[in-house]
Amino acid sequence: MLSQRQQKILYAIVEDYVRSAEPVGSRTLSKHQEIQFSAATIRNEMADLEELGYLDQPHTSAGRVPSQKGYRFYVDHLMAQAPVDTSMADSVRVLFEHKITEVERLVQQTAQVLSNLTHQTAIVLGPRTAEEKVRQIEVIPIASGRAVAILVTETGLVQDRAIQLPEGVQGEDIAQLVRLLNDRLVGVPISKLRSRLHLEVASELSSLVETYEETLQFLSEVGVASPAQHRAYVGGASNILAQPEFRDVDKVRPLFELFEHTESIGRVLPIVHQGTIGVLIGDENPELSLHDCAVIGAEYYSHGEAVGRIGVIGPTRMDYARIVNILNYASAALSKVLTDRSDIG
Amino acid sequence: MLSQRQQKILYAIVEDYVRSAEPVGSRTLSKHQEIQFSAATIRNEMADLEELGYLDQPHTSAGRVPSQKGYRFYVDHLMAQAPVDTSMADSVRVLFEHKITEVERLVQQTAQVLSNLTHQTAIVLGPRTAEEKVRQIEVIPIASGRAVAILVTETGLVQDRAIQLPEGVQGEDIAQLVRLLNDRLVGVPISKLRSRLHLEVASELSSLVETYEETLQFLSEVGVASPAQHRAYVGGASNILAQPEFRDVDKVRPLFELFEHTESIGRVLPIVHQGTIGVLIGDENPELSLHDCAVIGAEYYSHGEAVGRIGVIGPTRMDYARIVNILNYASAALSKVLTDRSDIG
DNA sequence: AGTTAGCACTCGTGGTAAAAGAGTGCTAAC
DNA sequence: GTTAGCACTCTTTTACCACGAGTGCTAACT
Repeated sequence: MLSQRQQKILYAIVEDYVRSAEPVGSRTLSKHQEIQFSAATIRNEMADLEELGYLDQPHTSAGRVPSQKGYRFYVDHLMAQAPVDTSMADSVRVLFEHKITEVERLVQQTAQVLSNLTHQTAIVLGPRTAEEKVRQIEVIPIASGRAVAILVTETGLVQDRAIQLPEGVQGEDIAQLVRLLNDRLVGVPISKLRSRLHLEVASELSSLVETYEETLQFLSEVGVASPAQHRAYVGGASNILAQPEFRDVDKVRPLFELFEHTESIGRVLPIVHQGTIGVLIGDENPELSLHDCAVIGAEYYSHGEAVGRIGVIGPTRMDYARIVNILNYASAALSKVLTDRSDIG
Repeated sequence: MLSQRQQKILYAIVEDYVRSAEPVGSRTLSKHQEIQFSAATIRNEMADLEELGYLDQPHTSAGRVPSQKGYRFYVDHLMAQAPVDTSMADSVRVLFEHKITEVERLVQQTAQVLSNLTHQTAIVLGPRTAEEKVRQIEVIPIASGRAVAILVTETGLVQDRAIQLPEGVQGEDIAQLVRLLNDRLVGVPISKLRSRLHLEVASELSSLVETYEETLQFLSEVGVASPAQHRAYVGGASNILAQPEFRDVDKVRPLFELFEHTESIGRVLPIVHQGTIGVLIGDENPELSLHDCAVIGAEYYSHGEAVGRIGVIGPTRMDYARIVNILNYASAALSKVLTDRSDIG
C-alpha cells in the first residue's frame, strides 16, 4: 500500500499535471502548500512511485507524469468530491427547464451542454425504446399502395415507418387491422412486439383478411427495427482538438472516425451500476483507439429504470473530479425530465 | 483571354497538383504527355500566368500552385466531364435500391456514401418540410394532461410533438378537435399552417370548445417549429484530416466547429439553379472559416421541386470534375427515390 | 534512520551554420 | 518564337553547440 506521503505526492502530481499538461518536477512540487518536504525527498518518493508503476517519466531529464495506474489510484482513492459548481448547475437547469418536447432534441442538447461544461467531447445514447410499452398504433395511407405506420409509446415516443401495403387492401381493411392491432398490442413492450404478433395476432388474422401472408409480413415491418433505438449523439468533438495531447492530426483521426460510427459507439462507454459513475482509463477501454483517452460515463433513468447512457471522452489527463460531478448532476436532471414527462402533468 | 497554350498548362498544373499536393515545377510539367514544349518555355508561360493571377508561388524556388482564380478558370472552362465511374454509380445505386423507409435515415446514409465516394466531407440538408402538405393529423393522449400530436404529410413524413393538454379536456373533446383539424387543414402546406389556424379554425373553435384561448395555443404548438426542418447531416468529417493541407490542428478546428453547428451549416453550400452544380472556391464562400476550402453543391428534388441540398467540402485542391460528377449522380438518384416514394406504388 | 543539500549527469530544446536540393529567371544561341 | 545553360534564390535537412530543467546519487545533517 502507498504511504500517506506517497499518496499526497501522487495526488499533487495528478492535480498539477491535469492543470498544466506539463510533466511536474520535484522543485515545482516542493512549492505546493500541502507538501512540506524538500525536493530531494520528493525525488526519492517519485522514484519509488515510478518503480511501483504509478508514475511515468517521458525522458530522463523530465518531470513525472501520472501513469494509467496512477490515474486509476487517484480516481479510486484520492479524488475528492468536487463541490457543486453553481454555474454548472444553472447551465444544466436552464437546459431542462426550457421544456424540450422532442426526446431526440433533448438528447442532442444534452450532448452539447455536456461538452460545453466539460470542454471535452460528450456522448449521449438516446433512451432505449425496447422496453417502452405500446400506447397506440396508427396506419395512415398516403398514396395508393403506400402508408405510414406510426407507433406511440406510453412515454410519448413516436416511431414511424414507411410501409408498402399488400395488394388490394382498402381503407376499411386497414381500419379493421388497426383495431385488431391496438386491441392486442397496447401495453406490450416493443421488444416483445414481434413474437406477440406471430403468437396472438397471426391466428386471428387468417380468418379476418384474405391476403394472410402478405399482411403478416407487413405487420412485422411495423414493429421491428425501431429507428430511434439507442441512437447516439456526439457533442463537442472539436473540443478534443484543443487538447495539447492531440496536437497531432494522426492521433486525432482515429477518434473522429470512431465518433462517426454512432451505431456502435455505445461500447466505449463504461458499464455502470445503478446510479454510479464509471471511469475507463486508457487500455481499460475495449476500444483500441481510446488507449490514450479516458471515458467517464453514467446512466440515466426513467421511472428508476436505466434507459440510456451519457459519457465524456478526453485525454487521460482530465479533471476527473469535476467531470464525475457534472455527469452526476446531468444524469439526475435528465432522469427527472424523462420521468416527469410521462407522469401526471 | 488565355492562349490555348496557357490553358493547356494551367489545366496540367491543376490536374497534377490535385493529385500530388506538391507545387508543380516546369521540369515535371514538361514530361507530361500532352505538353510538348521545353521546360524553359513553360517557365515563361508560368511567369505570365502568375502575373495574371492564375498561379501562386509559395516561394521563389518552389513550383507553381493554382490560385483561387486558377481553380475558378479550371472549373468554368477547362474541366472535362468525367466519365461515369461505374463503381461509383453502383455504390449509389445500391444505397437507394435497398429501400430505406425513414427519410431521416436515407438522408444520413446519403451523407455517408457521398463522403466515402469523394473522400471528402459531405453535407446533406434534409428535405424541406415547409411546403409539404398535410395528409393527416392525430392527437394521442399518453397520460393525464399530456398527449402527442402527430402530423403526417402527403409524402409520408412524420412529425411529432409532445404537448400539454388544456385543463379538463376529455377524450371526446380531442376526437372532435382532431376531426375539425383534419377537416380544415388537410392539403395545407406546413408553412401556411399557422395562419390557417388563426384565420379559419379559430373562429369555429370558439363555438365548439369552452376553453377557447388555451386550445388555440395548443393548436399553434402542433404545427409550428417542425423538428425535422432542414436538419443537416455531416458525413466523413474525419476525411478532412487526411488532407495534407490540414495537417495542422489549428487549421482544422474551425472547420469542425462549423460542422457542429448543423443548424446554420446550410449557408456554406452554394446556391444553384435547377439541376445545376454550384462551386464555391475559397473566399467566394460567405463563411470565413472556409476560405481555404472549396464547396461543391447541388440540389435534390421531389416531383421536380427543390426540397434539399447536398454538398461536398474539401481543400481548394480537390478533384472538381470527379466530385461534380458524383454530386450530379447522387442528386438524381436521391430525387428519384423521393419522388417515387409518394407516387403510385 | 530518515531527511536534506550539493553536484555531476542526462536529455530535450532552441538557435545558428553549412550543405543539399529544387526550381526559377535570365541570357544567349538556335 | 523556342530552347539550352547557368547563376541565383530560397527552403529543407543535418549537424552542432549552448542552455536549462530535472534527475540520481552521495555525503552531511538531525
